[in-house]
Amino acid sequence: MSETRKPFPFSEFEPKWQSRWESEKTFRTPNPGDEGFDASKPKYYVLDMFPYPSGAGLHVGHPEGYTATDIIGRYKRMNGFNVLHPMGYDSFGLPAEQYAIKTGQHPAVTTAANIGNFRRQLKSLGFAYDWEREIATTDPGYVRWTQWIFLQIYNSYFCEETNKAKPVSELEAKGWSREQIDAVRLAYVADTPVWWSPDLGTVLANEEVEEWKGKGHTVERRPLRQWMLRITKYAQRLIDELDTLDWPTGIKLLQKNWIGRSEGASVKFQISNFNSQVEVFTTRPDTLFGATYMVLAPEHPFVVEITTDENKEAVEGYKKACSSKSDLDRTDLNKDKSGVFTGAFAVNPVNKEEIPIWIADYVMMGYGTGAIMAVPGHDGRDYEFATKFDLPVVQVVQPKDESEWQGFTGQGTAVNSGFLDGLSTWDAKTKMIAWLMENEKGERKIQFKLRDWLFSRQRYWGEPFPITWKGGEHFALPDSDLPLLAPPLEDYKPSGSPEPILSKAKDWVELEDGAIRETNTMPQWAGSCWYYLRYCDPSNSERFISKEVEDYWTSEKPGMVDLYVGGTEHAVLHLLYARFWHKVLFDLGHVGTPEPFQRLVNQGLIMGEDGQKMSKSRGNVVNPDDVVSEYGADSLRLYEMFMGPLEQVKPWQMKGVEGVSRFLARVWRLSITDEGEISPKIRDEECTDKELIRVVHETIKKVGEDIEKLSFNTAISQMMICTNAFTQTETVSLKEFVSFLSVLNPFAPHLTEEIHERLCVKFGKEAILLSETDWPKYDEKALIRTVGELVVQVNGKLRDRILMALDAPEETAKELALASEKIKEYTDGKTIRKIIYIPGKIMNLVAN
RNA sequence: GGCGGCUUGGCGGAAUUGGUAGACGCGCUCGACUCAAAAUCGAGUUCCUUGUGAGUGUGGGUUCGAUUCCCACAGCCGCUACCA
Repeated sequence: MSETRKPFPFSEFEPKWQSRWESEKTFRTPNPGDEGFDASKPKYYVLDMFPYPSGAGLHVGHPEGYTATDIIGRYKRMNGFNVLHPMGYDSFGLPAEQYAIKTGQHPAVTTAANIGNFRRQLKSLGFAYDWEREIATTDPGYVRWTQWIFLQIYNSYFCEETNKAKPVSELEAKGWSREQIDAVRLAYVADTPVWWSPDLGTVLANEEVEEWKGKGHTVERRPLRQWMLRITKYAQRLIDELDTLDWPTGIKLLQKNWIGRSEGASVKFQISNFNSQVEVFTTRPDTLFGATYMVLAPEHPFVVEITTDENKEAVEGYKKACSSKSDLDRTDLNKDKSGVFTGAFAVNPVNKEEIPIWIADYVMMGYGTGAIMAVPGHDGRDYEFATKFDLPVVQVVQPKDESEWQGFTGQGTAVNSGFLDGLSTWDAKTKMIAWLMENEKGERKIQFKLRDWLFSRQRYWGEPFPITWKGGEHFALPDSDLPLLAPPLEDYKPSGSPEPILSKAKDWVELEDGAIRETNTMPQWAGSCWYYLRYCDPSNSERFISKEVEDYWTSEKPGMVDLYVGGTEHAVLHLLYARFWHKVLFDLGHVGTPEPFQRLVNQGLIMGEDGQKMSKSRGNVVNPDDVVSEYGADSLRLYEMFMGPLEQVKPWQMKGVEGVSRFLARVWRLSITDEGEISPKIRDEECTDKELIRVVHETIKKVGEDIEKLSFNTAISQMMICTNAFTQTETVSLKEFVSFLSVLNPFAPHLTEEIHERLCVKFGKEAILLSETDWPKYDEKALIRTVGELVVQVNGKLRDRILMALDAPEETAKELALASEKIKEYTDGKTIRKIIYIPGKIMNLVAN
């Protein structure tokens, strides 16, 4: 028990090959102009989502995607591509800072230690990364360009005519004032209600709130001055250009829904006895005749103004209740509608009827105009509300069938709607919008759910903004001052006030000329928005990526990266933010493609052995280090690919690792004896076994095709079939065996390299026709089967298999089938009505 | 509530321009080797009432033939959530 005997000596040869690849720079990827660059080779850029280097190290989910891309990368390399397959670290982030708060240790120290551990683990898996291109988002040389790109965004505005970002210098030239320009910058400062977490000491993006609340942190709503990025200007392009990408439809849909485009109309309602109008957005202008009341969000600016004295107390009370409610889980409050009457009325523009104005928390200030026209006859929420508060419900749409109209939200025919009566929903919408425009009561409008991106944080471990303030105005730092690094702090504890932590460093903040530095920092997303660009040219100190290099690694397709593999958790945020930055850089002429990632594949989650999500608390976490030391890196790689389809959620099974390990051991024993000699079974002679040759060629073909399809599990099963065939024959010819090794190489690179090297020593390099760096070719002729089984069915049920020439004409096949005893049993006394014959596959006799 | 995905042996999964359901692996059973065990090798392994039987979540449909196509339903998972 003390010494476990390894089925093959992976612990000897795996480190050996890893250090050889490293010292020989086997997987170095040359750029144009570099030594060894070959312009005739096509390029292939395959990218992993780089990890956040947490203290816990790699988990088994990481190698799933990384092995997949490694196989593709190695395969493309064997097929003559110049492959870019890099790795790095998304190393800014809150956990390093939380750790610093606890221990006082500078986040840079823990981050460096964690990166060291990740690097060691990644190397132990034998990935063919070009380690000279390794980057971390916290490197000063990287931060510099993250800040530079921010300044590009800061110095741009969105030109509505061209639908593109342009430098604000163009506006300066046109004589725009400083104030006017600041109002259109793609990066701007705004006082907005944000989610502030006192114990984390930072604001959080909407989309981060749930995550941190789940971890027990408190979050409250408060207005703060923040940096925002004007991503909403790109909403339409971010939707439209999805169509040009090879992404899973589910992810495209997720992004589309997130951006949330709705078509409809804005409608202006006059407020009775006031000289102001309230604008609402509706997707159903055809139901305007059914609008029997109006609802404002409690935070709507008009609420105070229009509330009558007798309703003031109730309205104030309700508003107060709502603001504290925002801290609670609102979903719990969804069930019951609540609201209060303001005492004011609005005039429905189409029928001049006075309708009451209510406030209710089912209307959100953040979407549309923060006000709605309520059509309780044809909207579920409005109906619920109207029923509760006894408001009038009017039918304005007649469903096509006889179904109940109350709460009917579908398309139908307009009724009780004046000039719309009799029109279909679609026509009624068009006509109503025309009417609204004619009467200046509204217009066609497209509304997006997407908000501008809250880009600032109050934490320490992020990129500082390259911005200074003087006299209430912000200024960009000159490029020559970049990178601007955060000063070291004694104490990282949040102060409890929303003042950014960097403001503690007075010497750093206060500049000689009376200017002060911006003390906010960028969110973690900043670094991951452009890392795929930096990999191309990681040590360039002149530019974030040189034009020539960018040009080389860019494709003719809209997306720059050929294949991007990572988890679905980034389906919306990272992928949307990166697309946005890329488009800005594209508009400004810094990159040549409109999209960053052409083909996207999401690997499925690996669950624990118990079928539950892996987590420390459940105790079902599998550590890749343990698997490597017990079964070897090749086994881990192969198992992760053999578990099932890459994109599927699947449970870990340690027995399965043993299974693939046994397979690799069989390959080893096939060629190497217990004494470490080349097995006498491997012969340097022509193979005469046609069937064996067929299996080998079938394997070359299928594995290649399966790799292209990312269908690694079936590729592995084919290689197992091939190995089983080798095992069952007396001798294995060297040529066939080496072909097989080449095909297995991208999956199990250590084992195959080791066997290959030993074969070279024994037989001499000349004896081995195929080089290990070439993907073998298969012979179509060797794949053809001439004789095989024809399946014969009677009335669609399998009754016999008959060995015959697979290209036999129907007459011959029919004779053979009818001569079969088994078939006779089923056709006796019956008439054969029809024969379906598909040569080589099936014959179906229809008889009764 | 909305959107998306999934459902095949004891388990992971294979097979779709409709054509042998269960490839490959795990597990299990039996055998060989061994003093014995492990490892390894070989044979078997959808189920049952063993039949001209049933069978890919359930019910229906199209077809000579359906895991694959169509309709309805159920269950599970993920995301999103009063989006007007």
